[in-house]
Amino acid sequence: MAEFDLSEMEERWRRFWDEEGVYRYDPSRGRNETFVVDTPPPTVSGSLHIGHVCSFTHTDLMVRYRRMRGDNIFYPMGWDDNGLPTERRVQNVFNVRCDPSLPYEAGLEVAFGREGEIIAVSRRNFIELCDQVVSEDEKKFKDLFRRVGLSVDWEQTYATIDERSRYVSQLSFLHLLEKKEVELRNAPTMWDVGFQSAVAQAEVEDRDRDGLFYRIRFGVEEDGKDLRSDESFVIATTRPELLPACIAVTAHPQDERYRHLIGRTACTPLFHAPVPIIADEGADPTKGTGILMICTFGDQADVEWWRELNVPAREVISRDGRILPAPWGDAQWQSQDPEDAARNHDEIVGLTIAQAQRAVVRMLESTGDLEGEPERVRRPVKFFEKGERPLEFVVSRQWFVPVMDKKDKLLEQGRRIEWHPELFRKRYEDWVEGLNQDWCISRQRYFGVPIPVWYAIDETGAVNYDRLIVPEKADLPVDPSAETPSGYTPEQRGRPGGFTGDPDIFDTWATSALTPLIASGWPDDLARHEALYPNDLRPQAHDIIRTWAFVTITRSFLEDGSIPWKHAAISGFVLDPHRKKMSKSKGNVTLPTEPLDQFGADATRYWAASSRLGVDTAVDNNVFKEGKRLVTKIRNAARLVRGYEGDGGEATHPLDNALRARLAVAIAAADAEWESWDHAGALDVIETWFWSDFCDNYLELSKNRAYAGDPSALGTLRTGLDIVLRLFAPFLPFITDEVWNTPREAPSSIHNQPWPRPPELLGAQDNGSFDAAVEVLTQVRRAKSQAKVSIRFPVDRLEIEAQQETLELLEPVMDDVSSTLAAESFELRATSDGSVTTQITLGRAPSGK
RNA sequence: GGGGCGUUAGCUCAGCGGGAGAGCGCUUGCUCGACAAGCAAGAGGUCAGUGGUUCAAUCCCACUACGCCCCA
Repeated sequence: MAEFDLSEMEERWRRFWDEEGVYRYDPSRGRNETFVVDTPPPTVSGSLHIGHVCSFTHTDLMVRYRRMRGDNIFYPMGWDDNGLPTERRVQNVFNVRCDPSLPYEAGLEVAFGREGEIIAVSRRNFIELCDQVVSEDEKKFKDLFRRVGLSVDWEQTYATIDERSRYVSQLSFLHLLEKKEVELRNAPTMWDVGFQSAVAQAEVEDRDRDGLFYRIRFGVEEDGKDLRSDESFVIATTRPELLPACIAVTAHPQDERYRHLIGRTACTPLFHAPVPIIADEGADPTKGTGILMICTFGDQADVEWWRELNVPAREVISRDGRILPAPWGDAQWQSQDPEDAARNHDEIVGLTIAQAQRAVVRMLESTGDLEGEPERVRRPVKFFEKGERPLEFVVSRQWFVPVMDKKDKLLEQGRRIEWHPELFRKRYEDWVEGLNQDWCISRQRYFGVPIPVWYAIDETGAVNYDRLIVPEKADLPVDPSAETPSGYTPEQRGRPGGFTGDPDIFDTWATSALTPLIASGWPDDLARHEALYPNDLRPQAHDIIRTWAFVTITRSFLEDGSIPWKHAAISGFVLDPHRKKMSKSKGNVTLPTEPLDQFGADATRYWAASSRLGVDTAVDNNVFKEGKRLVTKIRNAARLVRGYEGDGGEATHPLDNALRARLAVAIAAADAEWESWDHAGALDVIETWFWSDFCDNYLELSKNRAYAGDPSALGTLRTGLDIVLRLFAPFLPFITDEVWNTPREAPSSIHNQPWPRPPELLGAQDNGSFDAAVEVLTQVRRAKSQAKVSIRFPVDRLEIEAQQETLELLEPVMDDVSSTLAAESFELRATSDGSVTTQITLGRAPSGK
């Protein structure tokens, strides 16, 4: 037959669905009949990959099933345009950098793909460029999702940078502020020296790096004498450049080697700083020499020791990752030889961390304080996930949401949610239990939701961070760097007695955490909010359990103690055909358009539907092909069924009843799979019934009667087709709507039809005749195949031996059986043997053969 | 180092206490009044290994090996 134009058909249905509002949310229906999805807003400044297609399809499958079950569907789409990925993309495509000190230039035009020198633009210009890029990306994303056939209500869209998201994000922050669930702290924070921004624990990853373990000799102070005594010990460290920031030395209290030192004072080499020697169980006796230096700050453990010691931090690393000067000899920088300390410190000021490390090592070598050759070690180093240089801990003023004191509550919230599959609850719990710092939500970036506070400037011109100026809720969203708080004039910005705006923005996750509230109309449209919240379903991939799932659960809990959704459905990753991770550098990426172009949307969805929740899936052309094959099969089967003429009627024939009964069983089995969130299982059940029972056997057995216009056969064929189309509709929305509407003058989408229920097949009984008939079919087909003749080759005589009960089932259906097998005559013989055996006498080949 | 998941036909995967399965690939045959993107038939597996529980184990338990993921 002629090649069917899939893309024409797909586009025709997409338009129809849009025009008819097939997927529109109905706000007049109540919460308990509404199924609400908290759609993952994809990061628009990347590209959608095949994994998105897979995971979004998983969501759409469940949505379409629930819609046909009668639920009012709320399926919005969000775009995550906020944040660093967009900034980076804008920098690259326009070749610009943001310089917040520059004034806004109205009407500035920068060409897309501009080359040449980098130009600096104001923050407002930069944000305009971000908006430009984002709107183009959103269009591309929407086109792709529509191609895949997602049944999103496109009137329910939001972007994490749009006005409503900024409003919700800022309002929620003010709520947290009122409840004291968010705090401004001037404290050591994980800091990316490349991006020069704070980062949160969720954005950090360990990367193995080679390093050197240096052994450095420390002196021990004796009787308050200034000079180093003969007594000494050796610490081991991978970060000798932090030596000037050393504030203490610690060993395990049970470690006999150092017990005699505890409580005394050590003296650092090069800087001659007296530091306490303390006992702490956190010191690992098996690591290095068992005694180590505590610096401000090498890692999180240092931060905690520093807090316990309650001494000022010695800050030696700047925000751009260079060594800061230090006033050796001052109160916080005590030294037994301030001049030598200052001299040594001068050697490293302004150097990068790596340069400073080499310089300190050289100096230690020359003073003889370095013991032996450094040991090579490979150890995990913390990086910002998007960063290229190791993280530092830098003291800065940041906004934190305290979570360390709420672990138990957050675990409890996780237990109130149903996770699919269940094992991902454990992932969430592991993350919560492993939290080691509060959630830092402020970022030193440009494109994002501004933190909605100003600070008063006192009469001396210093910013008073204790005097917050908070906007009126009615004024939200605000940009404190451009707008003036009430009670002040714009001229007072930055002046003594005036104000200054918080220059920072929220972490993207701080806004993404609110997607259920952004979509629900909270808190102004309470009727809508109550009809939509808590949501039913949060679909997402497992990689963002520690980020998106965690922050959403946290924010909902902090807002009103609620859980954001009842179910979390977690998709696996999509791997290349060899089960390797896809990456641009490996060149093994499958673009979503490849299967869509080659096999069509339904086939692409078939592939996605074949993978279960939580299970990683390989891209497999065979599965796309299988999907396309199924699409074709459905069209062909429908053509046969629709081609029969005559009126359908009640099922009176045993085979028709049996077929209907078997369909009822398949529906029940598919429902059971759906209810256990196994779309792949449901697809398998439906496909098997369709291909095997319906096509291979029933369509053949019923042909004789159907061509003769038997109402029982015609009714069953049409009911069977209509039902199986509905069963397939969530998986294959295009072809099923096409076939569903083929004979109809006024199209009406299958996707608004009710899900088939067994009552449609009420009274149908499978008395076993179908299985008996198929057994005969199979045996005769085998015999013909072995005789190497056509399946329609005439049979003169068909002899069947079986138990009397089986013969009684067969007899009433033998007209269908023998016509299917082209048997001229048949004979049934009773045996006591339980098995069925058949024998055929082949006739003559039809004329012309 | 801690935690989780997996190992079933050449490939991709179902099954999870009594019968070893699907699709693709392969072999053979078949243009039969929907479909050759099809139909029919067939070959192909000590269900990773070793112990244990059980009348019975691919399935439950323990250990081992290999692979993957999360966290440190």
